[in-house]
Amino acid sequence: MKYDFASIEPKWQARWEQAKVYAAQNGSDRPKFYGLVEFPYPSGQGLHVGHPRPYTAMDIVTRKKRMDGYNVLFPIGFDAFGLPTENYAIQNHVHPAQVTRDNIRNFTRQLKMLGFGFDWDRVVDTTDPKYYKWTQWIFLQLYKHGLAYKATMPVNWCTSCKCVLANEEVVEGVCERCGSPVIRKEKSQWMLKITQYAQRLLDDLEELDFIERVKVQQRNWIGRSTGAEVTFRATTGEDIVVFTTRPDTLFGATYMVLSPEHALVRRWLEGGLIANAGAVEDYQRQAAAKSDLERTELSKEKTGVRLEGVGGINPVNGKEIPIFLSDYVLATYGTGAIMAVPAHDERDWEFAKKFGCEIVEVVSGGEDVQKAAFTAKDETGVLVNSGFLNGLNVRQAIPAVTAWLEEQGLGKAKVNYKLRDWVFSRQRYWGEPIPMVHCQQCGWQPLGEEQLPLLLPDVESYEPTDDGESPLSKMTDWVNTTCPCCGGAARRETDTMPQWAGSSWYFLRYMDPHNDQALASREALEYWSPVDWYNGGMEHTTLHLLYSRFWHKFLYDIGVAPTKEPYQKRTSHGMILGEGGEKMSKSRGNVVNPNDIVARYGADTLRLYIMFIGDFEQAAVWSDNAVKGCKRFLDKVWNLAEACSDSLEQMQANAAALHRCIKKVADDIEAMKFNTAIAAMMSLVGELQKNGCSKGDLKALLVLLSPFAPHIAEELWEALGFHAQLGFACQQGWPEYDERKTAASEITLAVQVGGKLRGSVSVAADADNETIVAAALADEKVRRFTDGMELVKSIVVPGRLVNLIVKPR
RNA sequence: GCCGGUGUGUUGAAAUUGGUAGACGAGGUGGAUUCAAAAUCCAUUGCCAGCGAUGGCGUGCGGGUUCGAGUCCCGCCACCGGCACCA
Repeated sequence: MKYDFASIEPKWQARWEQAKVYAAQNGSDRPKFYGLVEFPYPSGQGLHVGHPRPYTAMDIVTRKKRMDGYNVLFPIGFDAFGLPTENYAIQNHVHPAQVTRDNIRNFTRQLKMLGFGFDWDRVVDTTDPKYYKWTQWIFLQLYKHGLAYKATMPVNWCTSCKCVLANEEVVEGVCERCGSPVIRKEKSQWMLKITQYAQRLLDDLEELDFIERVKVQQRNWIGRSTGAEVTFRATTGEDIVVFTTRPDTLFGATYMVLSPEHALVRRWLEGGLIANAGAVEDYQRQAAAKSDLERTELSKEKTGVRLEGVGGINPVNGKEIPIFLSDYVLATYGTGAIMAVPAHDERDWEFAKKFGCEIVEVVSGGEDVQKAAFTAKDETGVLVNSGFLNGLNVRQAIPAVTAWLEEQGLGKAKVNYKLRDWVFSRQRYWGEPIPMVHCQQCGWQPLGEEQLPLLLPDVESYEPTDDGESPLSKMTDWVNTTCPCCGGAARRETDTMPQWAGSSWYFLRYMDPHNDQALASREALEYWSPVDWYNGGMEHTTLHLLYSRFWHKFLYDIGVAPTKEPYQKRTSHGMILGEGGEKMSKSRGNVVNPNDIVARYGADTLRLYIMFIGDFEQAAVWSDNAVKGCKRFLDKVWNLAEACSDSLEQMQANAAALHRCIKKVADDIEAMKFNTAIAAMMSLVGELQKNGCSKGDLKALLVLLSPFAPHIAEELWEALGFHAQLGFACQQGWPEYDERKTAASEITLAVQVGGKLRGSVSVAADADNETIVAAALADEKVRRFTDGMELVKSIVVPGRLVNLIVKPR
């Protein structure tokens, strides 16, 4: 019989599904293992070959865990709210809900076709009102705990999506989704106070088993820096608070800079205190018109304008210094104002050179500060021209001056973060409605929890509007409501939640997906939390991964989630690139469709190839040819089964190779080195072909192979009569690894002379060093290099080699 | 600029963490089978010299440590990714 994957695979998929072999058990007393992959966005294009890489990897890991006796939760769902669906709906005049249903159906079919061991009874769909009821519920809790607030501020606005974006969604000044330019727009938005969790998001990273690059990227994004706030006095009487990481350089502050949006500037302009008001207002306008992109591109050349008529007083020496306005100072970081120390900060130095400000050295130890700023922040710098700080090094001076500022009531130690609050409103239709109502009398009021879910109404047009209003705002019947507080007329919030809302807690819902009393039961949460192993894309590191850690910490604080952190372990896969090494895209025409590969070679071959393609963490280039190699391997396994002897005993000749392979595959799965695990199985099959193969040998091989290629393993397992029931998952344990079986009686050692390979010798495995050296010296090839020489030293590396050091006699 | 990663045959990549570089796969070449092709099987395949046994060279570049370096140390180069006027 030929290996007929086309009939084998659907057969087993149907049987597995019917018998629910991959269902996780709630209320079990077995140890649990929760393996998670990022749920897909069900796009219209269907699955592409990028999806199966992380899915197959976790499928292998969880199948192995099942064999090790764990009660495994390996769920899947759909992150289905979002712009592409909405845009497709607009173009084709179909309801987004209909588009979503169709796409989910297609995705489900494709995922099942690949034989993943998902628990299909636990599928979640973020657009299902039974699900987003709880997304809205979490929002209400955030609001009640003061972590959701509405604020008017300059926000990122995507000119093409016609929608605001979170900081995390702006990449190099353009929209991460569509690549259109992002401009600043003043808008009233719902915000989530993720900044309140900045320190904990940073600290708790320490104890997590996340790959290092994820930790580093999150740390950078949170961007903690320590320093001090210092209060300067304006000549007009107001306090100007600045943030600095170098309070030690306070004596060198020769001017100040405010961001163009700073509130004091507006006040001074209104009070007519600025002599050059026209020039200042011009500058403010110019700065506001710049997009993020321009602002960073123009970073080479500093711009600014001096405020004439107003100055600042340096509190440490009472000197009056000029104040400038410049957009190199950001309104959204620190206090939006800085003290400028051109001698010891490159940006200040550059600005000072252009605007002719004084440069005063206060830290010695560098080159001439008139030529370049000296920025070392360690003991190499010693304070000068700094009154009571003179003679201290920088490390000593920072606490000294901070203490002095605190004594004088002029400042205090301060920590700042780059992380900003999360802009949470979107002016689009296909998202969760925000359950808030605005009343003229009572202000913003939360909807009662009993009124959830607040359903997304049907609208005639989903088109986004140029005025920045959500399509929902046109639905007057829906918008007009009554105030939950006073009962008077009120209006609903018409913006919706961002794409990231539903995915911020979905892993909790999987634990108890049909619960209508709570987002999940306490028992389920306690049993399954935390996620033991979460694999996902690096592109989510400062988006979904950070947001969901934040939500989870909040849920922990209010007693819903039982653990501080949602995920114990995080790994990440590399991208699959098209042939030619470029990113797969429709326009390049290099997209590989998993459907085609399954049709031609079968799901098992696709799974195997995608794991064999290279290092799991590294990007890999697709090769149609190399897929064949994996198909050939499965053909060989199939033929082995037809040719194997009836003995259930494992053959002596294969014992060592087999047991080495058992260990190698188990270790490699744990380390995500799937490529070398497969290589080891390929080598083993070569051995079995050469030495002959018994049923016992094949039985062990099939167990090792089953997480990778479950269909063929199951088929052969049954064909050989190893069990009547189905499902490796349920009953088959991982084979015992017996180290003694890998030991050979005779071993071959490499022989080096002076570090160069010259030959090899076979000796008994337990031979002592003298015997080994004697055998090596007796070898004919070796003697050519040692005859007439004196043996100075010999090094024996057990089981590997012997190195003979010789010199002329 | 800062942070992280990578650099090995024709090619995707391995290398027990300092111990025989190139496992395993693809591709190539030669052969078997076939009317022929596909599929399959066998042999061979880092580079240079040699008919050959064999010898020399070889992990981005230059140094170093070591009996021994792809692996460790110092100094560079190239490419990829993230952050970026964050005071």
